[in-house]
Amino acid sequence: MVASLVGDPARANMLTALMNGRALTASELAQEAGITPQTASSHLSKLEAGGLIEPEKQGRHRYYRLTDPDVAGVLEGLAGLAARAGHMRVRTGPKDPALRRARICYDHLAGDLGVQMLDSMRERRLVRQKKQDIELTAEGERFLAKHLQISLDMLAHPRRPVCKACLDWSERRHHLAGTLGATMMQRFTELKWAARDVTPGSRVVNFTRTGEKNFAALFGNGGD
Amino acid sequence: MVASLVGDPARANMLTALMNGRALTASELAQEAGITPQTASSHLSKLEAGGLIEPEKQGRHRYYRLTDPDVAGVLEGLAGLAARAGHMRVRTGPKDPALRRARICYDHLAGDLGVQMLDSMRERRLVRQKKQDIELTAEGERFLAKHLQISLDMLAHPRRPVCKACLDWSERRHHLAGTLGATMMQRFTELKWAARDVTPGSRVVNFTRTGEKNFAALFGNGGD
DNA sequence: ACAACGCTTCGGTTATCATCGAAGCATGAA
DNA sequence: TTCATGCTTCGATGATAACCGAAGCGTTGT
Repeated sequence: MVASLVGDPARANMLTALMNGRALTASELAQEAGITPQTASSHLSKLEAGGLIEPEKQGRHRYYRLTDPDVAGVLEGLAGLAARAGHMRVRTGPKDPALRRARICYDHLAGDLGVQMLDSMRERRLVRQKKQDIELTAEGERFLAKHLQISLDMLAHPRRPVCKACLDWSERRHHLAGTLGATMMQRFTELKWAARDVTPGSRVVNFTRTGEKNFAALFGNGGD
Repeated sequence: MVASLVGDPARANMLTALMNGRALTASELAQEAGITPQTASSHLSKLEAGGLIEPEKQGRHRYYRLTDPDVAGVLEGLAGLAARAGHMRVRTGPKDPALRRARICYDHLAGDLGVQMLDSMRERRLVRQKKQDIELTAEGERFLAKHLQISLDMLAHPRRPVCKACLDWSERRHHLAGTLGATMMQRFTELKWAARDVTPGSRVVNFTRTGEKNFAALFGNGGD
């Protein structure tokens, strides 16, 4: 039964930690639940077998996310029922201050805006994503040429995929990496839409006023 | 946590047995779950404390129902999640053949049509129901006078409430009892809309063709 | 009044499962 | 290669809770 999976306190803590749609590593989920990694591993495999979460291997880490918005919906309903008969549990917000919004991940855009950009591109069918692999559609090709003056031959590069999904530590959701991700970030800089922070070593990306506006026009979110 | 309540197999069986909106006695729920009454009692008090079910005392029985359509919704969602990862449990339909539809409960109408009638009256604000108590509204008074030629003075009767909710064993939902319930049933008989079955001892109520049509016109269901 | 019935409460037994220590396997870095 | 890290598997321990028998309580019917 799937309800018994959610019933366990440790597993419930893990699931609520995943409720915001981000992915977390097994260790982090263990810490969220206040249990050791061994115990967490057992719980995670059960949750995966129950179809509530999906794993994604990245390096030697193992990220987990909720398989589906439906799962989040049921969990939310469950929390709603719990709310009116007793006390509900509250989730503390994240702790990072500024660079959640936009930063450099190697050479491409990460953070809130990076995730938002890929979300928007996926929703508009500019790209098609299957797990880790992202491919550019015909519409996407036209979009890039028209709005950002990026052509396909600019993207040709040996030994590096054009598109790639990258999972980063702040949003824990995918953003666009690969040659395309790097090229788009470079274009943003050239257009003076954004610039890396001046302080050495900082990975923060500052968007200009017009840059923010133009970015929103292209990849504006419909609420997230 | 509310999920742990649903997590237990015995309790899950009880809840799914209640999913159709009908109320069941503690003993029947015990049999549904395949446990003894003692164990069932423990489970039921926990479910009640969790706000998932509501009790209703009737004689020496104790009927339980889901507190809310929301509860049923969450349960349904839970079952949906379980359906795609594993096998879901199916619920066998009821076993009664004919008199589920309409029968005499003491002196008033019970069964499917009885429940449907009260539902319709409640929905049209002809009556207002608070738990067990039902009171006739002004619209209800006009409705009875116009369509069934029933006036309030016909209902006056010492030591018997005008309206009362009665829970019967086939539909396990409320139907209308009290003086009004009896008077309406009597009126149906006078109008040749319905008649008690001829076989002695039978409680079946047979509706005539025109009776069925007129009844549907007054209390037609909008899907239940 | 007494008996039958439905349900609850009280103890004690049993089983399931969460939990952690230690060892085993991967992947990435030096 | 060798080491470190992240995660999993194995085995044993422990606590939570489901379960039932027996007794108690309230209601209904005779």
